[in-house]
Amino acid sequence: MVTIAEVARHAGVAASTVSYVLSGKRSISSDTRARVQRSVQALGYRPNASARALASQRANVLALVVPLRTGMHVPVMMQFATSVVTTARRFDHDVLLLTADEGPEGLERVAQSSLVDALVVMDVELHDERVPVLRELPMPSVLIGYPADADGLTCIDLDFVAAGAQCVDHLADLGHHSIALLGTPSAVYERQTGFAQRTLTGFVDAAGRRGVLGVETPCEHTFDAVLHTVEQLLRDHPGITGLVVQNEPIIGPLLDVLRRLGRRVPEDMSLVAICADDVAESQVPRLSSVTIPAEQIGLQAVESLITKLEGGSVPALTLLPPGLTARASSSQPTGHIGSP
Amino acid sequence: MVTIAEVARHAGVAASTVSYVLSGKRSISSDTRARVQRSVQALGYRPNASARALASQRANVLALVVPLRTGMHVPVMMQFATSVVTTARRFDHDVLLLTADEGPEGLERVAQSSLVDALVVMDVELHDERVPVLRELPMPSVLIGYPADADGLTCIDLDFVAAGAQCVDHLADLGHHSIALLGTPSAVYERQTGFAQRTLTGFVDAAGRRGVLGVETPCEHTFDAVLHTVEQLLRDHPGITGLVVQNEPIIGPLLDVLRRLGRRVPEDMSLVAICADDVAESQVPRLSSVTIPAEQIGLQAVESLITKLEGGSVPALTLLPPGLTARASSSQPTGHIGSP
DNA sequence: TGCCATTGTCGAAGCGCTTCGATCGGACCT
DNA sequence: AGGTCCGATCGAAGCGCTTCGACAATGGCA
Repeated sequence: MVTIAEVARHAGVAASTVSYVLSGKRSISSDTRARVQRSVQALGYRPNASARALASQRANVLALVVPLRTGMHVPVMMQFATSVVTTARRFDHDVLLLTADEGPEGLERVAQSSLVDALVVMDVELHDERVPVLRELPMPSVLIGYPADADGLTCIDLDFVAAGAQCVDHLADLGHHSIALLGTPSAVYERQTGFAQRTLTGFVDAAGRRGVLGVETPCEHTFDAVLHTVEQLLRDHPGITGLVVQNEPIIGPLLDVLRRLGRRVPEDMSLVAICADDVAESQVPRLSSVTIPAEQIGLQAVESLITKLEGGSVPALTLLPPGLTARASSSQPTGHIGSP
Repeated sequence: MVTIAEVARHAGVAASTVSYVLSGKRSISSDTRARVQRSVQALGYRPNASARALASQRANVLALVVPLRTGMHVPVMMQFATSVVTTARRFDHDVLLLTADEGPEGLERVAQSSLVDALVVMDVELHDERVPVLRELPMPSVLIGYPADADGLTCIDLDFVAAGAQCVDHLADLGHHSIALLGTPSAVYERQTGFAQRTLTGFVDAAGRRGVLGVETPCEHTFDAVLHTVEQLLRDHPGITGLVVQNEPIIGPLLDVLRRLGRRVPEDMSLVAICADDVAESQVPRLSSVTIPAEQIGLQAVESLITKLEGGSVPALTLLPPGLTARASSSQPTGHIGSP
């Protein structure tokens, strides 16, 4: 491996000069600069990451903590991760991958050993045990999602309250009077994952505001659960003509179930999903949906982190506004119930 | 941050002694060892990762290169990644996440800067431009999948030839005489991804060996493509009673299409999929399938890498035997065509 | 012409750890 | 009693880089 000393010798300058050429932290005559750069090229020099980190107290590595739990939709997570890595690279950083099962102790480990110099933590729960740890850590972090007590933390998330409301508004605007929210498995609500509860809040509030009937029910991932849940729902509230779905894995089964029950989409039942665009696009019919802006969230998270690393300040909470795309699965209510 | 010097002072020993206690590389009296360990605890000492890496020439970090391309099934990839991270941690290593779009240059970057000390590369193509780079790199690597010329490399993969054959055997054993392979999108074949071609080889060979008709067709991911492909298939070969599917995203649509065409599963059409178990389990009916042992592959990959790092030798090519689980989607052929 | 800034470069001092060789007592053997 | 060996510990030398202060050399200005 080529060292900075060899480059210096090759270029006929001091090692520190090479360093300054590379970092640009002091002015260097364009003559010397060119000579050094030629030597770097010629020798194929790459600074040693550990030496650099040790001397500069900066590893140029971010930790990314991904969840590994049931009920999370994997492709969306992967989008986050990809976006984080890509953005980090734009700022000349790399990404260390941690799984949530290392727990708070894992965060302390990578932080206190200076393996990384900042953290991105995904899938934060309302009462997350990692939150107090993050607060004490001697380095910046950004949460995706947000806990009940977000004091002193930086959080970024989709505005799920607004998303829930937007779905209701969309259906209400089309003329629906009775709608239901088909939510995540009840385990997700029980462990107090913020996004599920916030969507529910937005849904309920908006239904009240618009004067429409809004009922909600959790739903597990199996086909039978979907069938049973929908049957129950339609039995209890036969007037329902609109469905909001926040539960990616059941979208396929749900369409099956509606078909099996003889409900056409959108003629007999309008559907709005909260899911990734490509999922919405690949259904038959294509689904009206509020997209999860995974890419934008990842980008935003890394940008905030870099800003904090550079001593800048960022908003404590960034809520991205939801965007609803109307596709083929929602229309005015028609048919036997309601006005033609 | 606490340094080793402070621990040494606190315990009344030399810094090198603390180091030896921590690494166990020289014998230390149990008295001294206990005293040092108490000091480590008391001060909450964590060795600085960069300093350690610089001095020992070992970062204790593995690179994981994940693909980001169309046609890859994301949840399976995530299983790989998780398994790699978990196993790496068992061996006291961390994982740096790279995306394939950094290309060969990205591998050189992390390797030559000593950011990592070994690499796991996923989704290797038959003629992968990263392969020559990996061969030259001054550190061990393991490929998941394998290229045409695997000389000097370590590769691990599911034995897709055997998997393709096993599907044919399963259906032939049940009494089917005409079967089809519904494969990946044609782009996947065209870019010479090994697993698709090998499955095809196994399928064709086994069909020949068993004396059954075996036809194959690629299939894109859209619903319309599935519909069109299946219709075409059944028009050209009306006697087909068994389907092998290697294309996770189309499994849902395929079941829809068969329903729409009035073919019951398994009564009129038997199905065997090559996919993750949870996907097979969550369909209606539950699918007979050859599982992709993602977890085992990730584990194996990391274990091989660690062995190589320690100077051991490992087999150049490890092919994991496929395992077929018969579920509700395959049965003896019945009905109008063939013998009752 | 002399003085002060400015610019460009150098040398040396670390960053926090690992590891090599050396040292110092015992214990053991003869 | 002397010699030998081994276990336990220490000190010092790096690992390859960044960064600080120092110092020529240059140019502008009085």
